[in-house]
Amino acid sequence: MPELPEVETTVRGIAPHVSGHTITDAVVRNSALRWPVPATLPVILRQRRVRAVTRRGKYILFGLDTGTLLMHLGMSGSIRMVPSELAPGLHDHVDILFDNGQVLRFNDPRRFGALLWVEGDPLHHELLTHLGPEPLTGDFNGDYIFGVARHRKTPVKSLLMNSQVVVGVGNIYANEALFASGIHPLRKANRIALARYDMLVSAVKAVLESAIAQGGTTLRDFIGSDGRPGYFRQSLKVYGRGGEACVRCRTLLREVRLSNRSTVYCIQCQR
DNA sequence: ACGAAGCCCTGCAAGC
DNA sequence: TGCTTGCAGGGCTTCG
Repeated sequence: MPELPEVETTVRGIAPHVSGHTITDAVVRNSALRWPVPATLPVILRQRRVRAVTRRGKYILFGLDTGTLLMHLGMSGSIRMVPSELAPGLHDHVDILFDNGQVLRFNDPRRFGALLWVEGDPLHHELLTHLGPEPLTGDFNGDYIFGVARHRKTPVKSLLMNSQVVVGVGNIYANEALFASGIHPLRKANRIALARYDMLVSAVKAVLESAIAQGGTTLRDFIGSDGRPGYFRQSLKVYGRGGEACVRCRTLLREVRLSNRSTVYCIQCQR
């Protein structure tokens, strides 16, 4: 399940292998992703040069000279560079072939991912234009989210996971950041003071930066491996630990469902 | 306008 | 052992 740190790590791992290179062809084996992959994709991409690979939220943007290939990994998607002679396996839905003999291979068992072609400024695309600030920039700060929360009665965890409020905070890191800042995930967003939002923002940044730093250590494995970072589990304090003891106070962690998402917290440490 | 629920999908784990 | 069932989750979409 790629969260933002994994998307960021993926972009950093892929970019050096495709930036400046020209696409020779594309192969779409299964176009039934979240939205249909354009049938004309090979025609669109052929002989186009990749200018840069960037990220907006969890969307990956391959900037070409004629437009942008917009990619989302959904829940189970991954991309990696493979040699062109490596036979595709199960769920290898799309290949993008490059002039250096390398292939960018898109794999996605659950097919929640997406691959779209966008002409013009990609940031004005319908999928991107309503996105909130990046969590690791100064635009995401206590004042900002406090302002957004002023008239919102939604649980703070829902606010945090709303991509129109801030992008890239998935379920795992929302749980972890709320625990780190001592805020109850079900607390109404408009019932939290500015100072506590300052702490929450710091916690979100810290947990994401830590994960990116750890994900970075697996960078070299991106070529030829499944690129799956092993960073989590040991560093998670609440996610996946419902019913177990709180690492701070040993109270048993409570687990509830919020908007169909697993929500774990300590009733002692989080208010 | 906001908030909550539904839905897409496959793999895995638990239960019978 | 082999089946069935339930759960996991990003985020767009629909409903209230």
